[in-house]
This record gives sequence, C-alpha cells and structure tokens, in this order.
Amino acid sequence: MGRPAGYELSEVVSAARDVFWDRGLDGTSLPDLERATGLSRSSIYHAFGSKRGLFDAAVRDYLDTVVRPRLAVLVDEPVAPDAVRSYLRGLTQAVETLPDDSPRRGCLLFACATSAGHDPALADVIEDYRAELTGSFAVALSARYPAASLARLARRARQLTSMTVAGLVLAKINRDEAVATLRAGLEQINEWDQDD
Amino acid sequence: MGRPAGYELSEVVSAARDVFWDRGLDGTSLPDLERATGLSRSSIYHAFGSKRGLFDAAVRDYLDTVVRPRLAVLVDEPVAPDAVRSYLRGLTQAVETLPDDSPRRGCLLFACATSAGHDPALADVIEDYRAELTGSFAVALSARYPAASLARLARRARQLTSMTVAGLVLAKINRDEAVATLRAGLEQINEWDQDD
DNA sequence: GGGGTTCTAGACCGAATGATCTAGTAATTT
DNA sequence: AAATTACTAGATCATTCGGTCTAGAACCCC
Repeated sequence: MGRPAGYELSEVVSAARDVFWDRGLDGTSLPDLERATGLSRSSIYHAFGSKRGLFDAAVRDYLDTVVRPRLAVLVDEPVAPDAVRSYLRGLTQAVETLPDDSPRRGCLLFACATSAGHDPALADVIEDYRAELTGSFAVALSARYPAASLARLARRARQLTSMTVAGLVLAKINRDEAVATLRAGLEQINEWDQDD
Repeated sequence: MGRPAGYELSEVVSAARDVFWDRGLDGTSLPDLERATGLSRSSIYHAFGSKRGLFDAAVRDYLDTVVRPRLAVLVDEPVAPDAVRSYLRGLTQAVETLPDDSPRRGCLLFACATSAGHDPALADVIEDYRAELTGSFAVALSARYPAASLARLARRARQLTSMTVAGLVLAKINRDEAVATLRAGLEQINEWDQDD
C-alpha cells in the first residue's frame, strides 16, 4: 500500500459522466475533464489510462446509475400494468424540469451516435443500450397487454423506443418539442388501450 | 473580371456536404474537406470564408437537394392520400440500400444535434428542419384522414416524426433496426386506417 | 500583349488536442 | 522514523486544429 487517492473515484466518474453527457465523446476535451473532476491529467491517466478509459467508466456509470434505475420499473418483477406509463412519465418529467443549462438533458449515448459511425466499439455499446430499451418496453407491454401477440408487442415496443430516442435527441434542440414527443408516447398508449 | 474558379461550386458544396453528413460539423476537419473537395484551404476560405461558411452552404444544399425533394411528395398539391406511405417507403429504401460505407446514411442535421447544445444558431437550423418535417407530415396526414381532428393529426404527425428521427439516428448504429423502425411507421399507418 | 483582377498552392500561425514524463509529495507499513 | 509504495502537479511532447499570409499563376478585358 502507499498513498491513497485524494479523491472519491465514483465522484470523479460521475463528474466526467456529466461532461460527456453534455458534449459527447469528441466534444469533450481533457481540460474539460480536469475542470469537472478537479483532477489533473496525471491522475486521470493514472486512474483510467486514457480519455477513452474514462469515457468507458462514465458510460458504465451512466448505465448503472441513470439508465437501469429508470428501466427498472419496466422489468422488475412484478411488472405493473402501468409500468410503461410510469416510465414515460418519469422521463418526460426529467426532460421537462431539468434546468436549461443542465448537462443531463438528452442521452449520453445517443449524443455519441455520430462518432459511432466510425467507431464500431462505440456503436456496439449504443446498440446494446437500444436493444435493452426495446426489450424492456416489450416486457412491460406484455404486462399491460397479456393477450397481444408477440409480433404486436414487438411492434409497439419499437414505437415506444422511437419516441424515446426522438425525445432524447430533440431534448438538445427544443425542450418543449421533446416533452411533447414523450407525451405523445403516453397518448399512444391510451389509443392502444381502447383497442384491447 | 479575373481568373475564373477552377472548380464547379455546386460540386464542391455537395462533396463537402457528404463529409459533414458522415462526420458531423465538429467531426469534420479542414484536411477532410480539402481531400473531399480537391480544393486547398486558400480556395475554401476564399469562397466560403470559414469552415462554418462551408457548412452553412452544405446545409442549404442538403435541404435543397436531399430534404425538400423527399418532402415534396408530402406537401406538393395535389397531395395523394398515399403520400405519407410513399415518403416512408422512399426513406426506408434509402436507408436499406445505401452501401455500408456510404456517408449518406442518417441525417446531416441530426448528426449535429449534440453540437447544437452549445450552438444556438445550429439548434435553430435543426429545429426548423424538425418543424418542417412535422408540418409536412401533418399536411399529408390530413389528405389521408380528412375527417380527423386537428389534434389527432398533430399527434400522428409527431409520432411519424419520432419514427423518422429515430430511424435516421439509428441508421448510424444499426441499419437493420433503423429499417425496422421506419417500417413500423408504415405499420402504424395501417392501424390508423382501421380506425378511420 | 499588357494591365487588372481573381484564384490557388503551400508555408505558416497560435492555440488546442490527447498523451507522456519527471519530480516530488504524501500516506502506509514495518 | 525509515522504507516503501502510490498519487499528483506541472512541464513537455508531437500532432492536429481552424485560420491567415505571401507569392505567384491563370484568366478576362481592353
């Protein structure tokens, strides 16, 4: 053993996570990360090896502390029939109430979608997230519409995924429209209810 | 008068447009643009003033030669009842058939959404595009569902916008899923048809 | 063909990029 | 307290960034 770190690793990662969330992978510079974490380059490279290493840690943290807790309502047994609605309401409220200058608007991973076009590893991470989102919707939808066919559930899961993706992308462009988009997801569910 | 330019301006702009389309605004470097256009920095700056100037020209070209021709079917009188379906079919086919290494997958403007978080002028451009897309959907939907209320048309226009946005964002991540998403838009229309 | 104008290649600029290195500090263990 | 180990500030690295500049080449008009 030697000298212990002068920082809390989880705090460093979550500070970095917010910067990446705001500016994407390419848009974030080392000085940005130094400023946000309070660490110098030395410590960052000592602890994470590279900018990408810190990004990977930030993504893991994003999935663990932001994404999964939100998805939990969709998949944790017992899944309530209203789970889908709860999820969308929660997401809507987050987009709606976050301050204008908050970095936590939109989605860290979709913010990197463009870079993913030339970074297969990154594309995989984003695709895994997309698949998990769609899968979680499918689970929750089957709790609400137990009689629906698998094909119909898959189709509806994809529709809700679309509205989530669009809502999170638009959150960086036009908050009101992002909120309206997510609300349209809720209204869509109302329509489905009338069919079943 | 003096020496005439040794290039066709429209060719330069469209070459640059494809690079921005592929890599976004921040992800595109001057050397990238020199390579794609065949012009040296001097000529680029002489003709466009700045990287941003060239980007603006590329966006204008994108809207004129890519977006508007596609949207035409949605808004040009007389609007066919099947216009919405035609639009989605065309877009689906483009995403489906473009070679893997084509820069023309996804959307130039949504590829810049992350940068737009700190660039209000860029955010405006993207929002205008989003609004035009939603508006065009609304026009075409009212041709298909003349009896539907304005509120319902607006809601459906937003849903189709979501699927388009998601499809174009996912195009950089997972082509099959992007195609499936756009197809889900078509299936959605089938469902609406049964209601009306 | 000469004068005037415009275009363009390539060198150059300062600033910023991600990354490394050195030196020294600070804590733990014995 | 000494020895050992681990952390970190700051200078430094080569590279790349967007942008400028100079010099000369190419063309139009007279």
